[in-house]
Amino acid sequence: MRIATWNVNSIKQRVGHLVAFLDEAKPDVVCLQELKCQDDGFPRAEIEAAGYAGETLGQKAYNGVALLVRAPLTLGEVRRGLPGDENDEQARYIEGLVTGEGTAPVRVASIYLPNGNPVDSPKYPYKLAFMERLRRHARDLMMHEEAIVLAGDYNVIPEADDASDPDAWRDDALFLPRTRTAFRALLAEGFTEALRACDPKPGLYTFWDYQAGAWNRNAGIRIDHLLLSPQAADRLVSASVQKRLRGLEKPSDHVPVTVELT
DNA sequence: ATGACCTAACTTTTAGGA
Repeated sequence: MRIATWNVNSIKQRVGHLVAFLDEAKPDVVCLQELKCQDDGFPRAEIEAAGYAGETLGQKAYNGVALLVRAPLTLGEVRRGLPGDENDEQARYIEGLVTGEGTAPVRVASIYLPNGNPVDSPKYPYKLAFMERLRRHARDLMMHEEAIVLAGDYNVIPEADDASDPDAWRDDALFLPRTRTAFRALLAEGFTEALRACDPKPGLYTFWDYQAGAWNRNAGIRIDHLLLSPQAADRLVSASVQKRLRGLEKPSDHVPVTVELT
């Protein structure tokens, strides 16, 4: 089973690239982030024509996440939003159970973790609180001893090797010690970070800013991750970054990351 | 050396991103 995560930075702007990616890579499951539209604006017809069914959690203008599954796989037990804050209006979490004839089930989440900048604003405590809610929910999921993949844009640079210029990120919400500690606390619930496990070399990036010629200078960071429960990690075959998509016309600033499970 | 972008929205400027 092939599972991909991609922050598309507006699904309406990126549906052409998405359908091309679906046709070429044929992922079984796709986790999307930053839809930037409401559920009724999601380009369902084009995606269904490509052979995929989807569940979305959208909101106006900002955020928004989705799960796509390739027929004949099906998506059940869909959860929208993380437990722990009934007042949270931001569309940043959707989860479901992917099943199919002759396929071992996998529980998959699409996560758009808050950016958290500026650090001296309420946005940073919101980020840390979201990470703690995610950790607690992940701990609850672990009790079921299932194959779980928590995938998405974590807005966390885990290590200095995951940035071309780590000093530039020293005081940023994506790289502050508290942020990285919270990410390690999530991993410590028993998750394996798939790309790191498969390809531990430095300089593997998933995001290049639109500004300052970041792509041409390869001034990237690695912030999109797939976290595997032990039952999923046992099935891990490979992980890869679809770097080529950053070089297309009108690209997202993120590229897809894909894992292959048996 | 410096500056350099993109998206959505009650749009001609702002908020948000990272």
